[in-house]
Parts: sequence; structure tokens; C-alpha cells
Amino acid sequence: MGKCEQCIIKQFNSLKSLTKDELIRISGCKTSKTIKKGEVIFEEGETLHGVYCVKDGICKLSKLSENGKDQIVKMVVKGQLLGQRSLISDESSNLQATALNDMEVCFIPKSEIISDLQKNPKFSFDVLKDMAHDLKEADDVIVNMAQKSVRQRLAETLIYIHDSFGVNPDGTMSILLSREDYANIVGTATESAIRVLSQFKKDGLISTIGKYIKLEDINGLKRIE
Amino acid sequence: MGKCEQCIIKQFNSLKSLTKDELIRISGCKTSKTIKKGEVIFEEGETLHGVYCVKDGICKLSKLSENGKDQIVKMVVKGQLLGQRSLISDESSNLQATALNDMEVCFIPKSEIISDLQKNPKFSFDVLKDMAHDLKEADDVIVNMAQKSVRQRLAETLIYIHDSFGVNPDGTMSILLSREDYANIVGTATESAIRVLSQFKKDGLISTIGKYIKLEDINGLKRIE
DNA sequence: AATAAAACATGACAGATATCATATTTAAAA
DNA sequence: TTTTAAATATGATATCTGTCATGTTTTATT
Repeated sequence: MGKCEQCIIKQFNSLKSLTKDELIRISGCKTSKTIKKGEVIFEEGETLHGVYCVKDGICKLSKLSENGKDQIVKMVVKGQLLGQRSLISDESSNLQATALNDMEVCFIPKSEIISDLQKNPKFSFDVLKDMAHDLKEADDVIVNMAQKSVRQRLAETLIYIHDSFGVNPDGTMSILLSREDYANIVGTATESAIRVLSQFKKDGLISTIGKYIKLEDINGLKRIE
Repeated sequence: MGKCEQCIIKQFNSLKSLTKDELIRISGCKTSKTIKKGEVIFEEGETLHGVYCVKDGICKLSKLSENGKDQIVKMVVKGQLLGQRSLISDESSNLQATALNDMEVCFIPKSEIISDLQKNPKFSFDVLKDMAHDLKEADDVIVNMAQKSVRQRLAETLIYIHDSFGVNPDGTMSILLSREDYANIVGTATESAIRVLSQFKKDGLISTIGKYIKLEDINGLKRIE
């Protein structure tokens, strides 16, 4: 099993602020896991006993609404930590995490890392920064949900995913989402998401290569009202 | 001017985790301010140079959408800290803060409190908990915005305000908001908010005493679809 | 390869909400 | 008080979006 102190992934998250000794200790108690596409990592309401460091793959964080729809609140990719909030708040998880493709994660038990949070101010400040960033993003999502049309939200979602999670060599977006996933991000009916994406394609704003989507006219997408 | 170490307000926020010495130092550099109803405390995009501890009154945190509407994202009341996020992230404020009634606040310069955040782990863990809580609330708002009708959101907003911010002796909600404010919380047109509230009144779910709203049938409001 | 099951697509229609117009009431200012 | 402005109210209408139905394509399974 790999060692945390040598793992490059940690550069991308708060774990980089741990000391070498702390990392070695963490390394000793972590467990690596492979998670298959579609698998649920943790459920809404479940008590988490640690955090996951995502070494590879992508997952979605969603919450079941009363109307039976699964609202995707956030996506977590390679390099990020999963379940940070439950580490801090002692509450059960507010969200469900589901793998969007095959994932490699390291699970770090809460008992091991919580003491670092209490003792290493650099680390806790880093987590704080992460959380502040998430909060800002969440506020922006609230405004978009409240004030923008489905077309606008879908266009912005495409741009967000394109810019945040990268593209394949052929220019298609590296993340593969079903129309239902898009609908659940934007908060609309699956049929509506399908319709809007079809229209975007007709209008030359996007194209598809196999199941992958390529943004053909980002400025056009930005101009949508 | 009052002394932080003796101020009861701090019991309600993270400042309670500061040591007596830290509080005395903070006390020496803080400035008290009175803010009048409607006054803007800080604007979107403004660089904040500290945090506000709200001693009295209520303010709204909002963000201007591209369509010209002001989406209210959160409300901050007596006892809470205002501008926490900007303390951590070094970025300019993402939101505008506007007083909803006359307020009493203490301004604590960033330079003074940032060192406590770095050195006092109990304090920073407390701020972390606050932030985690805000994040959870924000996620819930996202789901509500995305999946629920205007009627439902308005009903829930009424209940939320009623439960969170208290009632007057006559049972009316202590916070006075315009119909426009309600519209900007639920993310709808002012006319729609007016219409829905009128309907609630006709249905006996709420009543009004002067400009104040009283919830007459909370269970009825909860049952709205 | 044949079959079943998802995922995607599209039409028709209903319902919710935004917009525009216009009163009416309430609060503020002269 | 009178005047003006702001907030609240309500109707008419258009638009957006959800729902239901149905069909096609793609993917998975036997």
C-alpha cells in the first residue's frame, strides 16, 4: 500500500499541511479502497467514521428531495477530500456520495485525524479555507437556482464542468454524465434536460462524440438567457 | 465602551472559545457601531478588514443576480458573527450585508483576530463548526430551491423565520420583512410572493397584525405541496 | 445473436410562475 | 395637511417547465 508522505495527491488538499510525522501516522491507519462506478460510498443520514481522500475518479454528492428526486449538490474529484464536514460537525452525513466512475480512495479514520485538526493550526486553517470556498460556491449555486432559467443553469453547468474537471485530448469533457445527472444538477425534469441539450446541439453550442459532450461555443453558452 | 470579556453576546458565537487574555486584547481594538435600518454594512466585492459581532438587530446577506434581482442567501441575527468567511479566504466579500432593522455591532479588525485563529485551536475549531453548519444549511437551501414550488418555499421560509428568530408577545414573528424581501428569499417575483401570502391569509394559515405576520396554522403550512 | 433493460428523444398538454398593467393602500416628505 | 412616493394588491396574459405518453436508440444480459 502507498505511503501518504509520498503521495502526490495530498498536494491538492488540506493534508499537505500535515507534518511528516503526522502523515506517517495517518499512513499507518488508512485503508485503500476501490469503488466501482455507481456504487454508493456513503448514504444520507449515515454516520461517517472518517474522511476519504480521492486518489482517482469522481463522485457526486446528492440529497434526496421529498418529491423523490435526487438533487446533486456538488461533485468531488481526484485530489479532494470527501466527508470533511462530518469530521467536524459530529452529525450524520447530510448527503449521499455516489461514484460517477471507478474510484480509488483512501479512508482515514476520524479518530486519527481529529487530533491533528485540534493540534495543527496550519491544517485546521487549511480545512477552514476549503470550507469557506465550498460555502461561497454553495451561495452562488443558491442564487443561480433561484434566479436563472433551466437553459441558463444547464449552460453554466456545462461550462463549470468543462472548466473545473478538464477535457479529453479530443476536446470532449472528461466527465461522463447521464441526462438524468444533468437534470439532477440543474434541478429540472430529465426530459427538460434532454430537450435543452438537444437544442444546444441543434444550435451548434455543443456537439457529441459518442456519449461525450464537447463545448463548441462557450461564449454562445454564456450569452444564453 | 463595553468590554468583550464581560459581553454576554459572545456566548452565542465562536468568540466564547477565546481566552480571557485574547478577549481583553480584542476588546482594546474593537469599535462599536450603530447601523440604521436599510443601511449597507458591506457590499458585494468589498474587501473586509475584519468581522462584525452582532450585538443587536438583524441583517440580510444577499447577492445581486444578473437579472437585477437581489437574492437573499442568509440572515444574521444578534449573537452571530458577520463576515467570517472573508476573514479566512482573503477574497473580497461574495455577499452584501444590509441591516433589516437598527443594529448594534462590534467591529473586530482582521489583523487582531487572525492570529487567534492560527494559534487557538479551540477557537478555530469552533469557527470550523460554524462554517460546517452554514454549509449544511446552504446545501438544504439548494435542494429546496431546485425541487420545491414557490408556495412550499415561502411556507418553509415563514416557519424557518418563526422558529429561528422568535416571536413577539402577541405571537407575531419578530422580524419584519417586506414582500419584496420574502420574494428575494424564496427567489420569485415580488407579485408572486404577494399573491401567495394573500392566499395563505385567505386560507387561514397566517394572519397579520399591522405589518407583522403571525403563523396561525404551522402544520397547515407544512402540508403545502 | 437474441432479448431485455436502460437511456435518450420528442410530442401534447396542463400547471406554475413571470411579466405587464393598473388599482389601492400605506408611509414618508414637503 | 397635502403631496409624493413606496408598498401592497389583483387581473390578464405569455412563457417556461413538468408530466404523461410513446417511440427510438443504445447498452447490458442471457
